[in-house]
Amino acid sequence: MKISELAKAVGVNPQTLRYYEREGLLDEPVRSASGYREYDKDALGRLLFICEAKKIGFTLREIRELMWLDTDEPQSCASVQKVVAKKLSDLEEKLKAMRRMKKLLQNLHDRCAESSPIATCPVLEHLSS
Amino acid sequence: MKISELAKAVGVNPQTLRYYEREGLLDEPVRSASGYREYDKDALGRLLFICEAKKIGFTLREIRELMWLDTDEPQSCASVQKVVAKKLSDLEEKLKAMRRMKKLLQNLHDRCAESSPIATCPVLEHLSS
DNA sequence: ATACACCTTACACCATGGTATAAGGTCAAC
DNA sequence: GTTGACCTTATACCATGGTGTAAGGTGTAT
Repeated sequence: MKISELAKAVGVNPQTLRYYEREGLLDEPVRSASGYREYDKDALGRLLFICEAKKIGFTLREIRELMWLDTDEPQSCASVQKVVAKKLSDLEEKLKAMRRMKKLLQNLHDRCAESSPIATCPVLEHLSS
Repeated sequence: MKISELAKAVGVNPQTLRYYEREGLLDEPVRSASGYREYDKDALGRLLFICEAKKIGFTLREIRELMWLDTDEPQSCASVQKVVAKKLSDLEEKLKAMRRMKKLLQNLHDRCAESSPIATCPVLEHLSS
């Protein structure tokens, strides 16, 4: 796979892949005789992981931390667990905040359906309670 | 409340509050005789909302859209509902992604506990499945 | 009245996560 | 063999979401 094919496969800019490579999120792939990057399925897997992790709000730094868990040899299993546990608790906290916000927005949405005038449909009323 | 008090109350930099004001997320507060900003409880409510919304990954632009729903008079109730419904569906999608990631990380965490060598505890194995 | 902690504006600077552009090489089709 | 679509590197630029600094005013305590 050439860079544009891989990029298209996940819906990002080819430049972005080069950027991720510079930032250490993607391995340097093998090169063709003419110097073109040649990606394999593994690279696609990693890239999909990056996209997924970005969607849920991890920073590139955090994603790098997670991705290199299985390749940084000198790490102990305990340290791996520590990193993952930390990310899990971050995630759980964010999930809670999102559930709160979802409730609030649903409430707002429902009440807005009841009453015609906007004035009686405030966001902030929900907040202060 | 002066700017530093409000900022401290929610744990942000006073500069950030001025920035939010410039960006239209906070109303211009009343000023004391000497020109100091004087915030009321309402400002605290709005600011708390901003912080909460930021936590779940809304951009400042999105937050502004949500916050001004109740103050932009000429908006119809239908248009309010439209904006809120959109934010809700964004939120729902993000929640799904987060649940997927949570599962993945839990899986990784559990398997890591079983096997000592890191080599058998890969992030990517979970991904490709 | 002077020190100190705060306030004001304005402007510069920063990190993050890219995107665009320039200058050049490659490759497949016609 | 030349056109067009790709590739390469390097460098510049951008938006977002702030933070820091300078130059000056305010308010209170001693």
